[in-house]
Amino acid sequence: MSEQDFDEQNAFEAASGISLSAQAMAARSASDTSYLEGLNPPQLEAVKTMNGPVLMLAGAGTGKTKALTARIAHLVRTGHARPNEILAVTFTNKAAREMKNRVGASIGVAVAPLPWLGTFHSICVKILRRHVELAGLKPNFTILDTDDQIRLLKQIIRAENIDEKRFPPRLLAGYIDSWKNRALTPEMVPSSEASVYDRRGTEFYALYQARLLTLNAVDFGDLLLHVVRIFQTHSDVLAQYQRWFKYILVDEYQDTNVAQYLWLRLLASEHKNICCVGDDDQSIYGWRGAEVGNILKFEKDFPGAKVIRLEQNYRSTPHILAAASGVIENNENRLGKTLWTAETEGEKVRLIGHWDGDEEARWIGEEIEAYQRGTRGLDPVPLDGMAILVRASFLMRSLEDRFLSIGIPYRVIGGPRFYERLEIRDAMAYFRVVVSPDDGLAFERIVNTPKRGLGDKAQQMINNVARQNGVSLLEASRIIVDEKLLPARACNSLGKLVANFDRWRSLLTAPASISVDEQGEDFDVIDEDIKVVGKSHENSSPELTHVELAEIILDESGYTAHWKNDKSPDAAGRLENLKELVKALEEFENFQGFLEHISLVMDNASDDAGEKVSIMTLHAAKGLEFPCVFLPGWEEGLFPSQRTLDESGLKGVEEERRLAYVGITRAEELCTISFVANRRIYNQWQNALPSQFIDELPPEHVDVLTPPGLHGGSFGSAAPRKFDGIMRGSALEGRAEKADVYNSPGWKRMQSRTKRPHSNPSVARNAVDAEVVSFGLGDRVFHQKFGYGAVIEVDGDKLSVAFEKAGQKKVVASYVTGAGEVPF
DNA sequence: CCATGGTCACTTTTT
DNA sequence: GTGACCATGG
Repeated sequence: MSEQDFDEQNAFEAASGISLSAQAMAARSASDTSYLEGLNPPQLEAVKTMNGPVLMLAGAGTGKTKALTARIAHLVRTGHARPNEILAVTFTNKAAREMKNRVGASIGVAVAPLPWLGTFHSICVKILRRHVELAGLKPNFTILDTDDQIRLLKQIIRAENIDEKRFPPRLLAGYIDSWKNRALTPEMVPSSEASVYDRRGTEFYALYQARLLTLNAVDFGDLLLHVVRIFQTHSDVLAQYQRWFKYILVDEYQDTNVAQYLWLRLLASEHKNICCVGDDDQSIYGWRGAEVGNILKFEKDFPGAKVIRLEQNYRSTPHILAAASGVIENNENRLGKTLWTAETEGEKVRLIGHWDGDEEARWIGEEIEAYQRGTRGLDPVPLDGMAILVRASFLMRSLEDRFLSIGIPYRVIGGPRFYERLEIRDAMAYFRVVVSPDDGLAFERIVNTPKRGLGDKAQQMINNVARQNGVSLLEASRIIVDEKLLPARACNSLGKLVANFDRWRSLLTAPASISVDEQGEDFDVIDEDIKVVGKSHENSSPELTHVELAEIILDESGYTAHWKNDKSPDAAGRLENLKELVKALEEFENFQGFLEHISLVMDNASDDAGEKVSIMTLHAAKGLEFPCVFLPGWEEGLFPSQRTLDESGLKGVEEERRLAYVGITRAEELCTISFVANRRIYNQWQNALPSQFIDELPPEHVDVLTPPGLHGGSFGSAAPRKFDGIMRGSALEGRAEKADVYNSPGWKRMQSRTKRPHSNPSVARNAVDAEVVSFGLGDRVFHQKFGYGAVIEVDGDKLSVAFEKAGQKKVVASYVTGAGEVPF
């Protein structure tokens, strides 16, 4: 099958004319190098060094996307590669879209379809679809999202009589994900991690994988894992792709995990024309398996690599840049770059403390209105030039409340996604069962939605029959109906459902065996060919588009009626969403492509136009920029997040610091950092100290604002005095010896906090109680100062630990935390 | 079989 | 405060 594909690919090369036009274009416009205009020398070098490995270290705001797109344009224009011989991977769909647009703008959309530009995951799906059988899957496999994943794990766990309270499915999901991030199949998981999850982690991992295969499904991690495994075990397949991808470009290289790294290395080993772009200071996805190490060791992995640093910043004012540098300098593990700017003007970074979160929100609201009008001699800033970046999404609520009450239009970026909504997932479950009957998870979801009188009893029966006969839930249902294994009422109901699915499937025009994604311009030529073949099959089918079929399904299943009869206030909105879903379906040629798009690509429809302030998390803000940025919630325990500190210690602090760096560098002109003395978390008031990162801001670039008592707000007399104390203790004093981080108040606070974890019961409970269980020999532990190590002797509450970096030490048990039950 | 009410745990960050 | 989950009663 794959051979055939490549024949088609070759046939295409010869016949399609695109390659000709590309060459013609290269010849015609070889002199047209407008895309090179405005590039600075290092950027130019990054564009023109086409052969061999290149590492582009691009600091925030240094024009890396510009360089990257120019590089693609240059490769095509100079005839080094046809667009479909370039593999360009990004992490987000947004980045992929932007790059596609920008390349299109510089060399023309029509001639540069760039079929292999996309996210790691979408490209992997594309590859996997062409070699499904090598992964033991059927062509119409489904992609499970996190929700389905947890659901499935829960089933497995329940069947094995595990205490769900002590070992929640989420925890297991975390381990499995992290194994997959490292490209480890169950048998490859090192024995040192065997004790995980009641010592049955890998066992469950294997069970889970087996279940996935019978469901003909994959999860996100599998997309990469399967492809890597195929490459590793089928050198002929690998060789074909190696030959095909003459040039490889990788965006945000600092975010790659081990599996992605292996994937890239396998693909690049033939031509070795790999260009990775990244910034170690912006690595903020370590918790998700990203390995900063990948970027740090690039030169070793690709000998002879050319390293190019982009250090001129075109985004921010000198004060903002200096503030960001001042913070990030406190990290030890970095390649080191010195950002500079030709700008000279600009406002200092502003710092302000507030009494509580509501006060902070109120103040930000006022500032936004002031900026919008134009204040203190500044030009007015439009609302969509302003953004509020928070560490955790629960901080958004007080802001939203405030903005709603004073009427500031805002948009939340990265909230709950469209396809995560209940009604969308339900509807999609129907489609899934129609498209791939083996998808038991989808079937389970909608057997009784809307209510069909098929409750626990009936569902148990279906499950049992399925297991006994080794068939799908749908088939099991058929058996139950035939043999009348349930009460007549239930059988009747179930029979109707099964009949419905049969009929719907018969109405499905595109044969299920044609497994091609149908994403319009995302298509690659090979798929185009197959599509034509598919079309010829269709002619015998009755004329009925998948859109019409979708309407029929939602209608006949009673699902639409279910919401129409629902009297709850949001029912109308849900019906709207369903309409939108059907409308979105029009853009695709069949269900398959649509389902794939939904699970992989569909991001928030946040592009509702209009002048609005943006609210988002710091993570969501990476890659964006705004004239005016607010950074609230800089408090110890929140930012840096206590949880990260507990889980990852010093390494975690550094990642949080990079997050701070990302936040500050989003700002072009104006940047305001704030913190509060009292924060309400879970409806509980907690007093908070300013973040240690505030201590790290260089005072000469910071304006400390007067606490808002003077603005005429309603304050108790004690409040401003209290801020005063906090401010002096953190931002104003403490600056004497800037280099000495360890003497800064923030550091001391952190130390005392970690040494006496019980001092903060509500936060510490989880971490501490888990650790009360005494350590055993060989346990992997983390110590705040010595790092990771293994327990080699236990003497009461004293442990001898062999630390990886610091050697053997005796420590008190309460000073270390277990590193085994924590997702690494 | 289904609806209701009470309890609990929970909040990072996402392809 | 909220949402998920479970136990109870109709």
